[in-house]
Amino acid sequence: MTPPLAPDPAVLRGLRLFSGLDAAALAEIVRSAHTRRIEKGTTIFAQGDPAALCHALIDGRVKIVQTGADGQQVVVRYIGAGEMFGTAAVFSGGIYPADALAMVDCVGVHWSAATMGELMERYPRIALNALDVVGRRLQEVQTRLRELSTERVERRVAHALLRLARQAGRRVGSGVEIDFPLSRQDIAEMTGTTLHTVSRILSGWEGQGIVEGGRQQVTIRQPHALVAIAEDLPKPTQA
Amino acid sequence: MTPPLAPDPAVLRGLRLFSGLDAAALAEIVRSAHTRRIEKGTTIFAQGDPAALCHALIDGRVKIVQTGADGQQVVVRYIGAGEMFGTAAVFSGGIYPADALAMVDCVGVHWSAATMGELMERYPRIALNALDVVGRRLQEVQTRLRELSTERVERRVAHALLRLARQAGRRVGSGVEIDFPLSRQDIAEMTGTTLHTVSRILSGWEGQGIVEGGRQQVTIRQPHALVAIAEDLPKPTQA
DNA sequence: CGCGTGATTGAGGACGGTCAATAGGTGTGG
DNA sequence: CCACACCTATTGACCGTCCTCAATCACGCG
Repeated sequence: MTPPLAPDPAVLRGLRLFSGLDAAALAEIVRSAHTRRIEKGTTIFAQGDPAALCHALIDGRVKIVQTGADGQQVVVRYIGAGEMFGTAAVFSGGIYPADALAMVDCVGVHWSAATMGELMERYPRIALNALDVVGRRLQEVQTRLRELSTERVERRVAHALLRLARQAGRRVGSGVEIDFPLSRQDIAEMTGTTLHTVSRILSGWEGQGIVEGGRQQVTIRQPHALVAIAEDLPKPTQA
Repeated sequence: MTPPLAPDPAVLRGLRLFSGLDAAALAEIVRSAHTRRIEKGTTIFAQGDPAALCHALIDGRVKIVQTGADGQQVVVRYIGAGEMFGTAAVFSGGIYPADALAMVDCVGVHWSAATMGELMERYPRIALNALDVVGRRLQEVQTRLRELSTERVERRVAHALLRLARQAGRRVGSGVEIDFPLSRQDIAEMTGTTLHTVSRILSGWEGQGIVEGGRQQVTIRQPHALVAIAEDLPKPTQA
């Protein structure tokens, strides 16, 4: 095993899961945590596996993907630094309902299901925080469900990019760049379409100067124009 | 005539939210609960309202509907007896993200957000149970998201009917009947299509003797045939 | 008996999926 | 250092599913 990285209490305190806890509790949490490096491409857990660990991400980017019986894949969400993942499964059925894939080299931390259960019993605040986080994700997925049901592909792609920009956007000279490798296929799996359609849409937007594409890379140059598309506004003559 | 108002502790004990609690805790929960009759058609809470109450259903059927900016509606889920609703919102953001509509005359029970918060702090088990329930719903919605992304309309309608049959099915002579008024429009809003397409599909199935339709009413006569469609099996010659 | 809500059914067309071919980048090995 | 292989992206042509528009019908209710 690699030598345990120094788990930074400051980072853990930043996790919403542990907000509102006192120093003693945080110290105990840090003591019981296991930190490790995760190489790009690693499958952290697989769909169908028993949910034995609660995970959180210190650094990097993780993709949560659900696969159907026929092999069709859907990106459930992207996890960034400071977010937990795989935790809901531990307390709801005990089976991971999706794969977790490291998109870049990551630093992760985890607790065993038993340990986290004890922590939650002793510090109910953690359970309430978890409820908060899971509830927000439920709302977000419900919103995506509505978008997928009622909106056309172009609007959905616009929404997806805006969501990504909020979660993983990095300001650069020419706009906001998604700071991890993101293929057309990935965007297609987020929006319920094909990579072909995504490619066509992005090409169109690139022609209008709204975005700038690259290999596994997207930069948003005119966020407001994207918002106009996402909200189906009449025509952004100017803004 | 109105249904009898039954503030039955036994029913509350049946709620997954309160499973595993001792008699004293249950007594306290019952004492702090408010029970009431809810007339068919009542909006129990509305999208955008501050989430002030945690609800559970003793009897009846409630539809949770999310509305988009353009007025497009999506059925998020149906709530049956023994299920909680509106609770996740109380602990995640404090705003109801959807409307709750009584489809039939119901008996409901609720607690104030503050009361439920105290109960959860005192009995962490409740918070863990809530996490369990919300986690399962998250998984369910994620699965629907995948279906909506990757499956054709017919399969989605089949899945929706099977889910409804499991949640609200009543065995009758000719098969399994959905035990509450369910319009083609409702099914369309569950599956991301139009009532026209749903009507066409059900007509087709009725011709094959798979289902039996009526006004705001559906009975499944050959569940296995529906499963075959939902799972996209080659061709159910017979079974 | 007329009205309203929900359901059915038809015709036409478009959005976007499928098939197919090509081009551009990246990394690797000779 | 170049060449090749592989992966990703682009773009075109075709066409099928399903949405849209529209008319009619059935049922229940006042």
